[in-house]
Amino acid sequence: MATIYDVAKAAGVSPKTVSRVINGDTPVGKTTRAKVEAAIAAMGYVPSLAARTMRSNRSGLVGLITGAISLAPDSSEAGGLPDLIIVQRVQRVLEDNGLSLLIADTGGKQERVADLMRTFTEHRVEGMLYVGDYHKRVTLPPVPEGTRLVLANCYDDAGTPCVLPHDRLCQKMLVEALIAKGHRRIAYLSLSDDIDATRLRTAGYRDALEAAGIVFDPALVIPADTRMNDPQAEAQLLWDAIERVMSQPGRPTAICFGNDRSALRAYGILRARGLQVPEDISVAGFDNHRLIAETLYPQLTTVELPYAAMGVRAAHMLLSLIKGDDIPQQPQLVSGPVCWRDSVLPRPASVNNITDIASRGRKTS
Amino acid sequence: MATIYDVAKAAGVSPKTVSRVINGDTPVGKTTRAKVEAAIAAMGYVPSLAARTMRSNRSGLVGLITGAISLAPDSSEAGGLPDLIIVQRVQRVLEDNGLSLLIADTGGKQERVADLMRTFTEHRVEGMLYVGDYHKRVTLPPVPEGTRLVLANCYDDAGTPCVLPHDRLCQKMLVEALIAKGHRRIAYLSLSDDIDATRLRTAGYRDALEAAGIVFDPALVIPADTRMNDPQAEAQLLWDAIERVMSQPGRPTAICFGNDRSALRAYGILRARGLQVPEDISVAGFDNHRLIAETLYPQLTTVELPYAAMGVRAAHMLLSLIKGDDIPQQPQLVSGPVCWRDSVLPRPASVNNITDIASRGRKTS
DNA sequence: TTCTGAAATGACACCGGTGTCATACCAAGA
DNA sequence: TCTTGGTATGACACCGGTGTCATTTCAGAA
Repeated sequence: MATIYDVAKAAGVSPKTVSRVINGDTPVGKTTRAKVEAAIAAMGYVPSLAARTMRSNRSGLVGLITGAISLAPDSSEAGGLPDLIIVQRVQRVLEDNGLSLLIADTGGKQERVADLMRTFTEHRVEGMLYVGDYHKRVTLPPVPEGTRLVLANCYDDAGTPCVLPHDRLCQKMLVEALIAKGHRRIAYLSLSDDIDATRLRTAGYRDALEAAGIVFDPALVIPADTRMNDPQAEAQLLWDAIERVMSQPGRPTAICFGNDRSALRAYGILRARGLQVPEDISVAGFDNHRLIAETLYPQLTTVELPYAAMGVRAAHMLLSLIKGDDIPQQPQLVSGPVCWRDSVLPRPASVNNITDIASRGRKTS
Repeated sequence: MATIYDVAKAAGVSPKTVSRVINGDTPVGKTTRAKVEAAIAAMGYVPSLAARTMRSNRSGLVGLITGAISLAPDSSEAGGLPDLIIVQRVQRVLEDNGLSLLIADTGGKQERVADLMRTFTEHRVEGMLYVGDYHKRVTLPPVPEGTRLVLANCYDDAGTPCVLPHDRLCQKMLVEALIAKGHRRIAYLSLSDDIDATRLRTAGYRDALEAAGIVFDPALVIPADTRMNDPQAEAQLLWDAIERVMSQPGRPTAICFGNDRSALRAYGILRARGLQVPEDISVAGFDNHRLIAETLYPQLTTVELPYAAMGVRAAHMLLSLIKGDDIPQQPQLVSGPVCWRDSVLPRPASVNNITDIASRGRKTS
């Protein structure tokens, strides 16, 4: 591979002048420039970033660690695929800023993070990103002094800068949208209750009820998803939850699910129970996983988990750190829009009144 | 950041000796080794790969280009998510071999490939991979002499080494499995007929029929998917295709779809037509997109598009090229297993006989 | 004790760029 | 014609490792 010396010799100038032509930092005479550019083109010269890195201490690299790509190590299924949208966005933002992205994967083994970070350090990355497979707390190994690190879709106790989905607001907006369509008995079959997102989203669900003056009924909220990685058992759990919630007095007119996948499952279950979506029961998901939401029949109303926006935000935060700018210390919360499709039917006011009277003996205007 | 000179000074040895301790290439006295290792640990020294690269001409980097991550540039949907499984596998294999993976994304713009390759060259990558978003022919810009390149999920006219899914064999195995369960009238609602995969899979479908002595009926094969990116229109197309195929005399007992997504759609459409899966009609997908296949109710029988295996194979081919070994010139075809689930019901022989008689006036033993 | 040769270590140049400073060049003003 | 001062270019060291070769050390044999 040609070097700057080869080019210099071919153009009859000094290596430094070639360097100047390439970088454009100092003016170069136009005849000289033409000669050099001709030589570069003729030889197909491409400068070596390794050499440049040594002098300038800027590698042009950013490292990203994720377990998202391979949650299920030995299956063909990439577990948390939507999280990859974060990776995609990060890559694009960095590229626009002249940085290349190194990607590493924990393979689900948290203990490998330290090794991966070391490799990144060997490459003298200018910054690192850590992407969580879902909204959660993480504990990262201690990083060398001066390492610039941003967390996406996760947070830690050390106060590392991070970007998180605004689960609470997203769920609130979704439930508000249902209420605006006339629904007042809204069930919430949430994710497993040991994850942060569930706590936050349940709070958002209650926020929306409260804002509308609807009394919270704990019987309508049931965790109905686990990370048990057994489709059969998961389906059973969901079946039971739907059973419970639909057999109550004052049964709901709409059900929110913890994610689009649960909603997909619910379509089959509800149908098996003889209930049509949305005529007999309205359904809403969470994530806006378009592969599911747009493909389902009827198409699924849901709220977008703002992975794309989180990726962009995280990348920009890291760029700021690299530039030496200050960045906010608080977690950055990002929310996505409600995606209105066909799985929710408006409820005429009269029906609601009847339901309200029946269930709580109270009349709403 | 500490350098090898700092370590050498702290340990009272020469930099070269520190280098030897790190690389273990030449024996080092054990007291010396202990002193050096203590110094390294104390200072948190991490060698710079940039410097090493200059001498050894080995960057430890491999570049991967994909358009898969961002087929739909301005939406939150990552279009070809399954392809990311290839990326994941490549990353893992390379990491096991001490290489780091640089990832770049065309953002769907083919003309950016040349730039991305240039960036990789600047980083002096030891090899490059190009991952197609689906099985197709590509035309890549000319690469510099000596560039090691492997294509995954795509091929070119220049005979660049490549790994491809064995669409024909996969479809054949799937249809064979259906036939083994007693089905003889099997419809095939394929992908758009302008893509390679459709031609190959249709051939595989015919292979299976032929092997079983079943006469091919062109009326049963209809392209029913386009890349029009309009869920409404796509659903309509699929609806019409199902309509056509199900209203024929001698209507099929099973339908194969071009991918799991179409099958997911079909569940809703078939239900809307009053047909139960699998009691009234058996359904099979293609891809083994587990998010869909395992979540659907009933779970979807499908065949696995071997993305994971392709990633592994492609990575190993590149490693061979880097080591200087010869690799096969022919495209490497990889197939995946049939994934048997609940959407296909065995047909008792008698029913088939009747169907055969009715549709073709011929009796099968 | 002296010699011998392998093992351990060091000196030094080099990889391919860039930062710093010196120098050559050239047009305008005295 | 001789300064003057800005512009264009070059010389050289340096970034942080490693390859090459020379030198030192020391155990075991003569």
